[in-house]
Amino acid sequence: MTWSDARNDSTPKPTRPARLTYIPPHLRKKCVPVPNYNAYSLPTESTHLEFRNGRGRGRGRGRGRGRGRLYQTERWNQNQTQAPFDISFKFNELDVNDDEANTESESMNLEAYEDIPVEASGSDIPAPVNTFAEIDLGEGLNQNIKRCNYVKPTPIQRHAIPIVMAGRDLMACAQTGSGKTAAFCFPIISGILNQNHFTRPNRVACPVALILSPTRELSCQIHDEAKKFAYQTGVKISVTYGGAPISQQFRNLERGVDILVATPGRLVDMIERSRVSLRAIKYLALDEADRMLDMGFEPQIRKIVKEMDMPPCSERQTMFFSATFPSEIQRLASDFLSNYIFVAVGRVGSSTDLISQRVEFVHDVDKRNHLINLLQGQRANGTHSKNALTLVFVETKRGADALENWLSMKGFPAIAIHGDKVQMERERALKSFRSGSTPILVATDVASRGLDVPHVAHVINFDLPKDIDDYVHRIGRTGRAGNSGLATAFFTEKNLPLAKALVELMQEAKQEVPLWLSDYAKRASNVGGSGRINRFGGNKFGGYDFRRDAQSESENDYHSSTCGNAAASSYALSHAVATSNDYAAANSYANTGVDSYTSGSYGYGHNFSSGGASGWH
DNA sequence: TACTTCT
Repeated sequence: MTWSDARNDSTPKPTRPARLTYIPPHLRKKCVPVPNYNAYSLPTESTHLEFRNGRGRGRGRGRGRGRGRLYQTERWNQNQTQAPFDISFKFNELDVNDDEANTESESMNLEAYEDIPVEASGSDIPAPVNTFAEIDLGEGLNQNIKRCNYVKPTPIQRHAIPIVMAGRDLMACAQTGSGKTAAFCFPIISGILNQNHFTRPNRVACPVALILSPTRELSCQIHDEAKKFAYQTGVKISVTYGGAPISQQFRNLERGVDILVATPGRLVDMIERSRVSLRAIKYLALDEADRMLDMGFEPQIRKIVKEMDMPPCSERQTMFFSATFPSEIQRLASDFLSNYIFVAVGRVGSSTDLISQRVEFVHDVDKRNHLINLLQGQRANGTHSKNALTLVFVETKRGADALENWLSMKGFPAIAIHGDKVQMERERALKSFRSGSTPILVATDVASRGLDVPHVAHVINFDLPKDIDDYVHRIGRTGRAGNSGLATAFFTEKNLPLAKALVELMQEAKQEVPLWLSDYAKRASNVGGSGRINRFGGNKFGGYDFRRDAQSESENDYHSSTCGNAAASSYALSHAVATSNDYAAANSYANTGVDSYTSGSYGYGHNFSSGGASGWH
């Protein structure tokens, strides 16, 4: 059942004015695209379920077969997010209509769910659920789930929610837009409701849950979404981030906060001013967790988690979510987790199958003209309007401003977003882009992760990122919720180090790779460089370079390799030298009692170079 | 090196 179906079906029915009660402002006017997860059509190819919940090596389903056969796609109904809709309208409609929606959907889409590759590793993994009803989330939350039109849990929700409800720590790889936010919000809200963990208004805010994200805009987005989920439950959610007046945020916090969404800098500030204490934290969730633990953020995260007053691992639940999870970051992450379960969900939602990836060789001096040509072509096609937004990524903040000016000069309405703009300008830019009044957004990586902007038809990598993970996140801004998308990259001589990883990624996504790019990729690997030199360049992973050589180039299964890494990360990574087989041994040791990732040959090469980056997690 | 992230 699609959004438009729901709407049509309900029209002949009497509406219930009694239910048209107060709708809070945040639910009134917003055009929130809520993917109807119920609307999967059957995947285009036969697929298999990779989830293994067995207790011994031999018991998992699908073990040892289907490696590399991980190209499944769920295609969401194209109608579901075509038209922005008013969520308050939907809330009321669904009050009338949801029973019917429920029945119909369940019979329709079970098969599609079974087809999504999911892998989990860890000990005593709670079984996934097929419906929200199977989990006792509580009445208030159930109501909101219906109101949001989440008829059926997405794969990441199916797996993550029972895990978190069971009190376990979690590291989850699932693409943004696949219901990741809900996957950590539902169990948190439910836990607060069930265990009566409510906090009281206090001069020092003592939230029970902390959700951290790497950018202010993403924190706002999570906050908005969490508020929908907690609507009328009494669970109080607040957000704090830099660049906005702190006094207003103080006042919000003083009213009491159960769940605090924050960016790290402002949170530290709040804690140091004794306006926030983490002593009551029961839940810690990191969104875009790999970003949060890389060089720029890791010290702050470490400070927040280890050096403030947050309870230790054993007294809280910790959840890490991201679409990409390079293994060395997994190793770092394991520092903050205890006995965690690793879950990787294949191509949920915005699959890169739905994103046509193009790479064009362009000389630096020609980039601007090339861009203008592309945009002119788009304009001629009519794919240049409110419903076909173009997101242009550049390397630097100055470059973003320069390109914004250039485009405006050339008659293309563009606006830039980057970290040198004041917060008001940033928000204005995003809003203007979202609404379509400025259909071209020129952005730095501030906009590369997590942001859910409907109708982004084209992502242009004017400057390619250094890291393939960033590429994955950037192109993931299009092709969302079953819509197709286009991603064009301008490749210059400078991007040579990215060639190999880019080719691998494109091949995985069944994209046509230009011959010249394959040649570049081969050259790069012959030089001994390849994408991963760049990935682990600098001092980030200097001491562990040996692992790049302990890989089999033949392995193509990103899932199992990533999971293998996850399982091995806390145990095996300190080995001085290890071959694939050593990891295999360490892995099965680490996973005693758990179905492990067999086969003895892990794709460490792919995983370390681009496996975690593949974006299918 | 640039990009995020507090005044």
